[in-house]
Amino acid sequence: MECEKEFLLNYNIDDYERPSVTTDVAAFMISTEEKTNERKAPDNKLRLLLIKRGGHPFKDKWALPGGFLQKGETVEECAVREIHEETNVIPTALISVGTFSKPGRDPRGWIISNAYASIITEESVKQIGMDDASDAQWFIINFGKKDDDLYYLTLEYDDILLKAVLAREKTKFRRAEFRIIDNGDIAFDHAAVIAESLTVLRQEAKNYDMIFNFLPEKFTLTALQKVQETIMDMPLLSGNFRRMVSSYVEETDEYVKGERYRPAKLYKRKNNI
Amino acid sequence: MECEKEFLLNYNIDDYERPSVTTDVAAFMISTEEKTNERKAPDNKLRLLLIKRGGHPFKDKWALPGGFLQKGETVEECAVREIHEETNVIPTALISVGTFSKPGRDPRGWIISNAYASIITEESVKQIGMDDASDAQWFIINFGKKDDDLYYLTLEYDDILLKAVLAREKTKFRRAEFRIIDNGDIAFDHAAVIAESLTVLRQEAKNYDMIFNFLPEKFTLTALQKVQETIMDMPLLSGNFRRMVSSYVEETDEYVKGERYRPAKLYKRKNNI
DNA sequence: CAAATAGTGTCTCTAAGACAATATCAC
DNA sequence: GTGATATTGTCTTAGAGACACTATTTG
Repeated sequence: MECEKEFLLNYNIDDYERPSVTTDVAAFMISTEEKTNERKAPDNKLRLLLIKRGGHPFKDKWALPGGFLQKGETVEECAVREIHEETNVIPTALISVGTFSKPGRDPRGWIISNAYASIITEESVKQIGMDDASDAQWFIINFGKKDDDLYYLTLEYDDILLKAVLAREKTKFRRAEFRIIDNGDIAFDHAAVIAESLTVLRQEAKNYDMIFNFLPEKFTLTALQKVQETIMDMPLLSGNFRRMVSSYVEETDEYVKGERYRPAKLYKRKNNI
Repeated sequence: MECEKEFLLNYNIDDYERPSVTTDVAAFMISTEEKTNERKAPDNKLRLLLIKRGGHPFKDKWALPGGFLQKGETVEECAVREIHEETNVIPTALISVGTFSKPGRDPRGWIISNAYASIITEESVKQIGMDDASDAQWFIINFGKKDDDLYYLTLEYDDILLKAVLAREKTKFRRAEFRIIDNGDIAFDHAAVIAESLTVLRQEAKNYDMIFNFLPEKFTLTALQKVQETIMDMPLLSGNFRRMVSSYVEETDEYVKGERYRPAKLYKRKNNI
């Protein structure tokens, strides 16, 4: 009987209705903010790229960049292509987040999405330049669990403030997933996709292997530590952080000069690990 | 321009060619083998469910169970449905492995697959009963890296022996993926899907959270340890293993009687963790 | 000098690996 | 008793967190 089923599937493949397949990409960047105090080092912010939708559904709402899978490309290639189309930049990292396929998640019809988190360096974004009037903007992202066990996601750019509320629930098979309580005017189910993406990003950051993608080839250990602190949203002790990443980096003989304080040595990522 | 693009996509969605979407499921089970020595405890084997294909392509080759996503279900539900159709059993765990979308991976056309690893208890398989003549069989799986840095996958059932060879390669974005060198007569790209699934399974097993799914509600710590050892393909020291899992389990007041040696206490999984 | 960041060393505690020792059954 | 598994305890070591201390710059 299984043979029959397979046989039929093989030869009547075009008779079956097929879903549209998209990728949604949470592109993260860490920005260096303006100094508030001339003597202090600048602050860092984790930022997420959102696109203002030009058409229905969710017209004028903000959404993750993404688009339909094209024939001849992998879903990873599709994700990179979408980010490149929006930003003119190739991301330095691409991390699989998961498949979103719940019926009804997209009012346009049967559409399943492969979600990815990606990383873009501040350096490359600055080279392109940010247009304040563009429909693509880098929102400051804040995300975490509060005392009420709910997760609060805020995305901030200029005077735009999006605030979503989510619950983390155990589904079948003891897997946890985010359920949107308030989408905070974020399009589709993207509040959940963003929450899941940042959760994956934070999980990966624990291995230190991925944080280098936020920085240029040469960097100071303090800058690297700030990346880690900004992603994880927690302070770290510099002595411990340096010990932890020591096996991942190698020294260069260059220094960052011109600051008010002791020059910092520049490091490179070690490849053979 | 982006607005226009989105707009067009919204309203001409049916004009775009869409891929077929399938799930492939690597269903794992741990079997208790016949005692070779009357005084020794029985051996355990990790087994994987394969289906002999009844039609082209890959007719008469062995493949992972799987099938096309149907409207109104999630990809997870599709995976569970496919396993249930093949085995008449609902798995106790379902773990996402990734999306396989490389063009040409399926000779039938543009087909992308969501791969899952799933776990089925030996108990439930025995209740259904295994038919030796069926086109669905549980193969003993062996997988690991040899000295030549290549990965060897062998699947064994009765006098059927499938031997695949794979390389683990860094792709773009520093991700590692398996490349099939010799598919060993396994259908499609399933040798790579199986390798990736077992890699994910072993990674997950390190957290102890998932290994309970191989056993019934009540189990001995020795049985649990054997599950871990069988998945990871390495011996463990019982004292250390017991310490490690102690926070995940709680005692019952029942014992396993009737063996030749000291009765073992039965444990239950602790839920509130 | 002060004030900031850059970088090093050390103490402690815990978790994990190795392994010894004891307990309890059937025969 | 023997021979197997079941269970507990202890020694050691590696790694991570906390924190003190030194170094180097500009003004």
